[in-house]
Amino acid sequence: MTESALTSDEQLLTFFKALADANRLKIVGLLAQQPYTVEQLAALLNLRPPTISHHLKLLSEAGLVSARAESYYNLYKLESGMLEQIARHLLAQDKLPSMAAEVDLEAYDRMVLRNVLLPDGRLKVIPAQRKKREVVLRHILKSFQPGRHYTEKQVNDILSRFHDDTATLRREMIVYKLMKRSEGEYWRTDDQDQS
Amino acid sequence: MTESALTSDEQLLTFFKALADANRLKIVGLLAQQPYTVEQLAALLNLRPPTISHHLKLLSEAGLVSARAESYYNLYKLESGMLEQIARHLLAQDKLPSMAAEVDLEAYDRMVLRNVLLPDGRLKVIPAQRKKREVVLRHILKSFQPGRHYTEKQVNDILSRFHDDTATLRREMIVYKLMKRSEGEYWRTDDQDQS
DNA sequence: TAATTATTTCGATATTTATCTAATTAGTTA
DNA sequence: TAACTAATTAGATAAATATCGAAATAATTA
Repeated sequence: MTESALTSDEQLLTFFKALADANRLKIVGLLAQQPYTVEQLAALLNLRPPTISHHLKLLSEAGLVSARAESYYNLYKLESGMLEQIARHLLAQDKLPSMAAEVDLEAYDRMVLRNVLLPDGRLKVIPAQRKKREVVLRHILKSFQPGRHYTEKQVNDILSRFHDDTATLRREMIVYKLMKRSEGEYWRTDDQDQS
Repeated sequence: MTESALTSDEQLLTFFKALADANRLKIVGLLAQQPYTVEQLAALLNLRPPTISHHLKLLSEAGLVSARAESYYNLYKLESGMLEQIARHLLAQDKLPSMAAEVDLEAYDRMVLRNVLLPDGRLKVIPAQRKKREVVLRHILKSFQPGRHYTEKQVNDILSRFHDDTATLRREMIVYKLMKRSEGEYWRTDDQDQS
């Protein structure tokens, strides 16, 4: 099992929520010095014991504190191991993208295409905005086979299935570096790995 | 200026609050891969642009993201330096206690004494609970001079100003290791540095 | 066993905040 | 300059949550 599996996304959220409160930060600061009972923490922070219990429950669920019974009392102490684990996780930059693991990265492209494509697959317009024009061009690019070379006439035939202004589409394919041209022939810049 | 001054308590709270939300964690995960515009993030997370603006504002105030204008767009990117700084701060265990810097550490003792002392300074009772008994004993201890040796009679005289059961108080001073006894003489365990 | 005590749970309340729509602002294109 | 577009701000609402007092629980002492 890898270390990244030790720190799941929910765990990370629980951790940050646990520390996203001024009084809970103070509790952590106090427990970093010595263990305390609920009653002591209540007196130190000027809060009622039930409120402290509530805070300690959240910190405990995040794995940040633990309690042991001592005569009358529940003595809480800091679990600095969890703090360390999370801190190291944040320092490992390659672990950050996983926080967006469940995000559908193509939702934006789909939204753009939904807005600009007619039911028959032709373009209502060629979007003026850079980001959206790029999405449309990448969509059209899929109609060209990777590796294969096309004549300008063949290119125009394919582009005309999307919009009458084939000159603009053809030129923009070059500008956006999606296709290359040499000696009157066109081909995709990427030889494979297109989605 | 020390490093701890770079990361104040309010900054820490702002940081944790900024990350204490599932969608904001996803935004950080996405921006860790590449910059995005508000509109793109809105499409990817299935939220409206004003909501994304709101989240980015909090992240920005925490120093976690920054924006640069690019033609039509505001392109946001991750400021991984801040993430690193905070993570290192959390790893430096000696920096944790400062989160409780503004807490009055003697509030608990005062509460105990307020509950157990009569107006004339005598004890209503000798508390049975360990934590409270200790507070009372440390309070009484202040009536003895550090370094000086006392006969049992002198000890009793001082203790009797607090409670008639001088035998219990005298014994507990030893049990709690606040005083030592040898050859019929008593003295404070700590030679100085008592509060 | 009865009384006492620290802690937790329950239920209620007030504050905070995530989200949306509508309106405004800032900046770009034609 | 006029029209358009992305982003932000303003205002409203619903959900989350910090806090408290009262009641219940668990554990200790007398």
